[in-house]
Amino acid sequence: MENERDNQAPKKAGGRRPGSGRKLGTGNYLEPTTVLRVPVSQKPVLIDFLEAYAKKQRAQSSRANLDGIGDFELLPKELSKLDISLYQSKVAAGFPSPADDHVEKRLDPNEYLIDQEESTFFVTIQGESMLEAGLLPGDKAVVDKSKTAEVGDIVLAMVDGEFTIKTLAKQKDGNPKLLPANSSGKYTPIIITGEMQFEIFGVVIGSFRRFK
Amino acid sequence: MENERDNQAPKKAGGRRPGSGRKLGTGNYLEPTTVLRVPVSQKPVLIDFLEAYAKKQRAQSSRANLDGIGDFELLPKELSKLDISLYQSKVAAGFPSPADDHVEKRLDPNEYLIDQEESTFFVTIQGESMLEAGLLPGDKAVVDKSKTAEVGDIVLAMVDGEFTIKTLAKQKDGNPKLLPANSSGKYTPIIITGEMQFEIFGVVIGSFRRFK
DNA sequence: ACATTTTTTATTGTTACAATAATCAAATGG
DNA sequence: CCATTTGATTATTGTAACAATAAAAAATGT
Repeated sequence: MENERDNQAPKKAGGRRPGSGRKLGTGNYLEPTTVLRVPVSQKPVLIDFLEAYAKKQRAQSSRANLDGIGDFELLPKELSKLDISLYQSKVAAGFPSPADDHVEKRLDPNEYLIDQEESTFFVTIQGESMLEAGLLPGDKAVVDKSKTAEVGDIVLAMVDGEFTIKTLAKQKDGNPKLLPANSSGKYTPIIITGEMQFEIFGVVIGSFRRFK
Repeated sequence: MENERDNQAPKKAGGRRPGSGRKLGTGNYLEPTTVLRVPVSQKPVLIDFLEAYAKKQRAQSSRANLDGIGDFELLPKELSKLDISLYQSKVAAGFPSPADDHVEKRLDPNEYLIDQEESTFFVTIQGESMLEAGLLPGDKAVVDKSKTAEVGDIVLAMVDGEFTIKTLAKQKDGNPKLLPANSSGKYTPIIITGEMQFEIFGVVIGSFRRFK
């Protein structure tokens, strides 16, 4: 029973195969991994981060064997604008996603801001009279002309041929009154009398702005 | 003779003790944990993040909630398109004519507010610390994480595990500083030191809100 | 009554494991 | 002989399991 080779068995490809098998560093991160205990609520956050990290690593490795010239680098416009790179390394750089108790929802600004497209228009805020209502010069006010204005609403009104955005209020005599939202005293309430031309064009249901 | 303890062997405290044992949620994060496999190079980074998170959780459990950040909101897969008229409120029409005469241009809030969809998300403003920058509680801040933060920008940052929206400034020593926009004195600047965990998540490029 | 010991249960870092994926060698088939 | 298939082998990876520790209350001792 020294040699069984000649014994015609359905020959399997037996024996060990040195050098075979999956190669080191062929995982998702191109580096070894370890396990870490994390709070369950943070798991999705961390997974998101790790995905971004993995993507970055893989992108870098594929770029590595391309030859050619490197990036051009310009001097920063302002030297030492801010030295935050040091801190960034302390924590996950470029954390893209929502974190901790912050629930993730999806939001479309257009849907959020506009109820009825056909009756809505925008107006650019000019003065500072509604500053304390959070309307700064340059802000775009969302005006819906189909909505009925109630006391307390911010409205776009025309008074004697002039457009204005103010808070609608009522006088004792029942006539309307337009209140600024600015306690500096620079703006005074507009008291509407019977002789004045007055029309409410719409209700300001929202606003938006760009900072940068 | 009711006492027979004298010639007994050293007694053990036997028997079961219902209700005993460590209480749930008494761990580092005050919540259950799980394990996650991570690349070894990122382990210290993640541990740092988790430490900050744990610190925040423990702090929150004791003290009440000061101003912070509300939910994160992502953009929908597909943003809606709109084309709505924009008027200038300064146009002083001498006539109570329909405002349609003063059309300036057509505007889509989504296009106006968002530069790069894939790097943008929304955050709900919580406190009044940025009141004077026109950010009221409940407002949605538009955050673009692909933009580079510069001094003077309003940024979404994380400081020791806590999110905050503040104006980015610089200390004399070059370290960053986060300034509130509220002169009431209720909010103080956040001075970043080397020991603090600090990261800028993105630049607030805009905001929007609903009034009604 | 108070301090100490014992028992119980949760936490937590690490190891183990099983399923999967990647890779090469041998076998197979033209 | 070369391309393809099959099988063996090894790394990866998510999860389960474990042991040591920590925390909390009951039981006991003084």
